[in-house]
Amino acid sequence: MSKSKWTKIEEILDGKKTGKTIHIHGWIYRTRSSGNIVFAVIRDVTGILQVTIKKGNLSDKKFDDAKNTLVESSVEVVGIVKEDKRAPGGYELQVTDYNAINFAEPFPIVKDQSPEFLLDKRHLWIRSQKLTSILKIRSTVVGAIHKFFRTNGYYEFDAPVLQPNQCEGGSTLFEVKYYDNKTYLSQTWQLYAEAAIFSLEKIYNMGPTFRAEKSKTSRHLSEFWMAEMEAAWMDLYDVIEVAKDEVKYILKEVITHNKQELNILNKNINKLKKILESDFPTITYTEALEILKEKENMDVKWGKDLRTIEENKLMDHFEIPVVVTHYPIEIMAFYKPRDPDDSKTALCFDMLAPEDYGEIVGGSQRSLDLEDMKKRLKESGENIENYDWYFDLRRYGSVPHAGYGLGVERLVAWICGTDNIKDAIPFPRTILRYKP
RNA sequence: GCCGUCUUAGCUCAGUUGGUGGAGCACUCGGCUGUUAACCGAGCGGUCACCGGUUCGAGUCCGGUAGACGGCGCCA
Repeated sequence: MSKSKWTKIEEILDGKKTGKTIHIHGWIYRTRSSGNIVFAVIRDVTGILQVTIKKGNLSDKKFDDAKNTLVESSVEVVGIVKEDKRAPGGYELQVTDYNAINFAEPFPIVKDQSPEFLLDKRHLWIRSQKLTSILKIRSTVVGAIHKFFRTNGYYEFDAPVLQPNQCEGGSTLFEVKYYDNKTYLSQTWQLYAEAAIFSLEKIYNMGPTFRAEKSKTSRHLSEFWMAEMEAAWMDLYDVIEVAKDEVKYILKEVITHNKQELNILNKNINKLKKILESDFPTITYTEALEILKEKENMDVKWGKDLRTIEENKLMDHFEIPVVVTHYPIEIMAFYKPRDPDDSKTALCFDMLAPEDYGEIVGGSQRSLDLEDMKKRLKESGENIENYDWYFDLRRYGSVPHAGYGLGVERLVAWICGTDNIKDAIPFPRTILRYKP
């Protein structure tokens, strides 16, 4: 690596550069001026640092430049590092040379901000400390997912994003013109994954997923990232353990690499560590209904899916993620098999996050019963001819297998404690917003 | 799709009983050699979302349209 003359701000804040003359470059975060002295706070990717520009220490023209560089101007600065209690962070740069690279126009985002305005100015708002911190954590999460699966013997396997099937209910698919035909943006990788396990056995993937739902909540996106796995020779209970291990692995990576970001977001690191050391409970749907009945006096009829309010009330009793298994077979997709010991329920699971962040993982064992799948597809009004290729997978060397999908933004939102899932992705796409 | 709240300066918001549209922030100018999203003084800044109605007179009252936000429903 070539030696750069540029110092990163974190090295200064670590006290490694005190007394030395150094070069930094970055963007103006705040400025204050007082007659013949200008205080500018400069940010780079590693942190923020106060620089002090005094008249007489550099040319009058450059002093005026320092006065005239508005917030978000880009600058190169030379100076001597001093330890000073009056400076935020305890260190400051006493400037001897100041070069404005770009004099920014008045920055539209100031002290008071509405969510709508921040979404309109998203391309500028992603520079904020808050979003920068979340994006760094998101990067750790995505990297951890790849690391987790690769170190555990999984192959990365890519499925098409343009898919012909109108599976899982056509109303929530985005239609795409495909020459003279129609295709749909992927809602799941799963059916293709089930084809690939016959050679690769253990596979994973992470990529964008599209759902044209009309949801207007703080937990839904029209385009979101899902991390999925599928494995031959595994059953429901095997993949539940994989999911728990994966979430803990991700948490551990974030705690290790993102202490500064978690602090900026006011997240309690000790609380996250406690979650890491806990065993995530596994309960059945039926047991979840019993908890709701006993502790919340909520009567949910057996067979109804848990709604948001019920998931949240259930999770009020837990500070760690909880796995809920054995949902009623009627409300589950065709590929989720009946439990042979209780035919009213399916061999499936959801992992619910605490603090109202909802379902972060959903998965199941996969049905091997061709006739049952056909029957259930017909009942839900699907054209079973579309699935003929998928049924082949049960005809040629079928094996027990299972898999799940993890919602990357839901997990990032929970770890970061954001009040809206939109802040867990750089440029959110929802039913009402597709720009910038 | 349903219910509720909202739309006034670049941003965040006040605006009383219907009677000449305001503040803070941002920006510009002036002052200040240690500020912490500084302070003091001045200035710049308006199709009151849009269309129509009532009225001598509408930001304000009535009807409609559009958009935003929140909740419900939906949610492989």
